[in-house]
Amino acid sequence: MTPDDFHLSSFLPYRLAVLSERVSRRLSVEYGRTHGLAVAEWRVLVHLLRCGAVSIRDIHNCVNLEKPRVSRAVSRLEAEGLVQKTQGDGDGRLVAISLTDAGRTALADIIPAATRIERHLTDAVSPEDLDTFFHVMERMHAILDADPEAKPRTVMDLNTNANAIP
Amino acid sequence: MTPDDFHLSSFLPYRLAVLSERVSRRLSVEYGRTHGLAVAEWRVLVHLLRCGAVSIRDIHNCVNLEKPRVSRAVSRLEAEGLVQKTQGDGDGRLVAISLTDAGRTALADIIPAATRIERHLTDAVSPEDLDTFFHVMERMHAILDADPEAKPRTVMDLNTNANAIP
DNA sequence: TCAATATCATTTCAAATGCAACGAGTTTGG
DNA sequence: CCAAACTCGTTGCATTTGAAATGATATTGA
Repeated sequence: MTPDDFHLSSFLPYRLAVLSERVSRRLSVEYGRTHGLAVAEWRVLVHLLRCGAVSIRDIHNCVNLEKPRVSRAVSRLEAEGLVQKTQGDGDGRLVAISLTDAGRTALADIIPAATRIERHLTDAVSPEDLDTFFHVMERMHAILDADPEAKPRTVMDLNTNANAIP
Repeated sequence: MTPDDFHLSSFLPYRLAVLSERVSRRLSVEYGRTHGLAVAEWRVLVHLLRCGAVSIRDIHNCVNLEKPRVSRAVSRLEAEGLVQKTQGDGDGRLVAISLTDAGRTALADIIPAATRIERHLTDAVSPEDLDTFFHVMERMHAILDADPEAKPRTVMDLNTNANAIP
């Protein structure tokens, strides 16, 4: 109603965007410098580590990336030998994407560094506060879930490789 | 060390990115549909409301956008008549950017809607939990402030129009 | 004073992005 | 059985993007 004292710096969406971008960038410095990866490639690799041979569509559903972006990220990863595409026996449309040994090696190198960065951030906060933090995030997701104007939430990769391609 | 049980869905940077993007998109649906604005334009407008006639550089410093992006956002806003560029009396390089009446009118329309969306999200959380939430965000910023690999934090627009162009 | 350096806004250019469309393959229903 | 409808992955295309270069103006320092 009184837009005069509307502060961008205290506006929740802005604050989220600023922190998120700062954290993401700090992380991408890590895997960018060491392995030339971008955020899309990083997410694909991590997803494959947990879910084995899966389709483009499955990755798209699990890592919050548009389908063309996944497709192109996979192409780049394949060109660098971190990932391989194989034709699944069943559905001829599906492309089974899986890690190569080089991909696993890269992850074994990056994941500890990524975890270190994450812990560096979370160690500054008490466990209770961190719990509350994630609880609040979850509540906001729930609100958006009930909002028809909001984009539906991505299926998380918590459930194991249920969509693996044989 | 044991990267086998590394979950993207429980990884802080990923979770932040997913929530942030979802919230931002929900918001941009609002000002996008009603006024054809994108996030950069929205931020510029809000900054101008508080800080009067300021330079591109100042906006860049305050709203977490790269300089070329600010420059282009201002051009679009000027083309739509929401903003005006005037040559400051002093430094000939500076361009003084300020809201037009139409710009103020647009903000008077958008800000209540934006505030409503924000409140919709925060109302689902107890005030104490919300305090903790922002406290945790601030702690993480502080950690990044001390990290030479992280991008320096943007000067917030909390301090009033100290950089106004006469 | 005036050359060297710095700052400001814009522009250039190559890469990334997202939507929509496409071709290939599969499922469905009559 | 087969045509319509659907799903999969990719690609075309227009737009956006950010880093670096540019041109214009200011400041510095010898």
